[in-house]
Amino acid sequence: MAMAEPRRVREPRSARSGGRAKRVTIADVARAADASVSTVSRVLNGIGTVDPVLADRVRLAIEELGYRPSAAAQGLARGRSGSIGVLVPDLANPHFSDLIKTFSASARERGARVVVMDSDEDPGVERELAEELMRYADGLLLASPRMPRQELAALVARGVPLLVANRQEPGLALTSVCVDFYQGLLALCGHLSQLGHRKVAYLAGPQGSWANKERLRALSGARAFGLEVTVLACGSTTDEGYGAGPAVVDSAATAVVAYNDFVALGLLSRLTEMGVRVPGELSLTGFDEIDLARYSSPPLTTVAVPRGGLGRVAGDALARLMAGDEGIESVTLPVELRVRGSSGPI
Amino acid sequence: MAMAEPRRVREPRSARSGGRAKRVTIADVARAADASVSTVSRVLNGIGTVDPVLADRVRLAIEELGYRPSAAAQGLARGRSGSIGVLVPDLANPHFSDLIKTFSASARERGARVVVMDSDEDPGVERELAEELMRYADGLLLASPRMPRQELAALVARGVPLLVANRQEPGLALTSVCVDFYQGLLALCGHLSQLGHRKVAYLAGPQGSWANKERLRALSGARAFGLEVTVLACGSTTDEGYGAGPAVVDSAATAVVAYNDFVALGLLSRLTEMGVRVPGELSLTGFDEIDLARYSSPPLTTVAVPRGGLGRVAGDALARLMAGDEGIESVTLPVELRVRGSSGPI
DNA sequence: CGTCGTCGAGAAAGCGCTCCCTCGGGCCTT
DNA sequence: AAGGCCCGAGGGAGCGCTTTCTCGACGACG
Repeated sequence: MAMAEPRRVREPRSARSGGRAKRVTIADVARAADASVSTVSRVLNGIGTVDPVLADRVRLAIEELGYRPSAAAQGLARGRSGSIGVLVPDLANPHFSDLIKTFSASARERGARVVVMDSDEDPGVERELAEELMRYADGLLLASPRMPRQELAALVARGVPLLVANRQEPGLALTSVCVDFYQGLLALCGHLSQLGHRKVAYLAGPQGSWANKERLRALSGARAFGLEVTVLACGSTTDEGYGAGPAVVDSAATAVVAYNDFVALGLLSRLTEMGVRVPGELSLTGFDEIDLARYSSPPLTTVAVPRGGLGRVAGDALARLMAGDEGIESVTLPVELRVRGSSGPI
Repeated sequence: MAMAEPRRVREPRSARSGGRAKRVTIADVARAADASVSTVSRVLNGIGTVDPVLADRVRLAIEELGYRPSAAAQGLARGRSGSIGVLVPDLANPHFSDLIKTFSASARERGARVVVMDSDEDPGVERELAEELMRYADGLLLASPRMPRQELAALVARGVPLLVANRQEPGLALTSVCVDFYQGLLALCGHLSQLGHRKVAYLAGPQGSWANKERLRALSGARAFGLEVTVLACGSTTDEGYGAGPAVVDSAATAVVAYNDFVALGLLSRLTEMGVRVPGELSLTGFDEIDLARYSSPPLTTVAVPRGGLGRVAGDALARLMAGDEGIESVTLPVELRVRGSSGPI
């Protein structure tokens, strides 16, 4: 019969999809170097022993063809993607961009890449984004997750190596890396108390944030210093700090503990406008020590947190988790009080 | 013969690798739903028509098994990863974290994820990182790349959809999205000139940065305003601005144009320390309008750049590029002068 | 001189998914 | 009533790589 042609009729994809430059594959390299695919793979991964001459031929072919292995194919064959997912509440917040910066540097040293997602401060989408990240990554870093405990638990149950930054959830068997907000705020309170302050206003941070909870916990511990604390709802931005000016003045406090440096700087600006002298009439403290804290007038008393440190420690911890190291302990990083001009005696 | 056993002896991977929870695959779902793999795939992707009853059974099975498609396998089969690579010089710089934030939001709307890399202000590694990103991504955004023109060209030649932010390279057939630094600085110069300033000092930004080049270009154009400009090497950080204080005073200029707001704020702090009144003795301007610019004393005259806008426009442009839309035009985004208290009449 | 061990290299089986193609059955047309 | 269509569903060939496993050649050893 004349129709003894093979059953497979469709053209290969490269020909179909309209002449785009077709991908150079490992097979192309093998052909060019007159070697087998396996050999090319071995050269690529430095595995086993390959005759130096052959290896050089392969490397040459790779160079000439401009070959780059497909990440997807490698991922599929190896069973891991070589990527790590990071979920943050707000990429624009320097606290988190610092974290990502050092974390991804650390990941890079281990040969991994970082896929970033931003929940936009919406705890409702965190779960979904985290699950999505799991599809792409071999491990996950959740930075300051605000999601309910139960959802965190569900994520842990997925079996993907998971590390949490700045949140603790006792009884959940999750490894965490945290900044010691509690001790930091305690130090701040001690400092203010020593200066003679008794009535203190606290400009609270975001609802549901562990960082804020820890500060509040320290504040109630601060009764020991003889401080009387008024909590004022505020937030985490400069604008919110600026807006809190009048409320602060009304509170009749002699010192203000702001949620963070942004809030403090915003408030400082408002106070200056209002003609309230700092620290003459009112002492002011921040938290997190952003770069600009030293450069305000007066310079801001604040608490320095290990900025790069968090990312690096997180990188190490997650790497060990991913290596199957089960018993990783949670870490709490120490902070440091920075006394500057914005706080003074009563 | 007794040895008529099949040739394949090795156990499946799941059994080998020590009892880790083995991945749920599409085949498992198909089995559970008593459907074919193709059908599950169709339900998953909403392609073609599937009997509603069957589809529900499939969805149920997916739910019960907690199935999530493997990104690697999808990527390999589809020929695209669904990820977009972004390379920035410094993740900790709010300019870039803002960009990434809006860009990734835009990517997410299109169903794509973002893989981020940070060159740490080292132009030498940009090329390598960009090539690495290409393995993982279907498209690339290079933010303010400092790499030599030639390397940029090589990257373009790779054939991966490429978008550049804040850099132009005439003749290179690359699409770019830029902020109009030139007009911004011109506006600043006009403003200062109008206030009666003649001697102006410019605190220059990073070497090789296009943003800095554009500012310098505007500065030489500013001769038209009758300005005499002294260029002082500086940088892009608050610290560097602070350090430039003495040099600025020595320059005998009556106005200082800082590379950006950080530099300006650092300088402002130093000037305050030195007892130089702003704007009484010296006018000061920044660039980029960071949040804190409004809150310094005096508030900073600066130029507002479209922060989120850049990311969004870049997202759109890259999406079109990736869709095969060849003739995408480069875009230059307008800026806005913000006159505040730090600049005044001579 | 024969045999075992070693080492380098190739063949091929997946990895989990997409998507083209084929097939079967119900419905409409003539 | 017979043929043609259309539509829903399954089969199976890749996608590009890793990783056994197998094989051939060669040197060493008894």
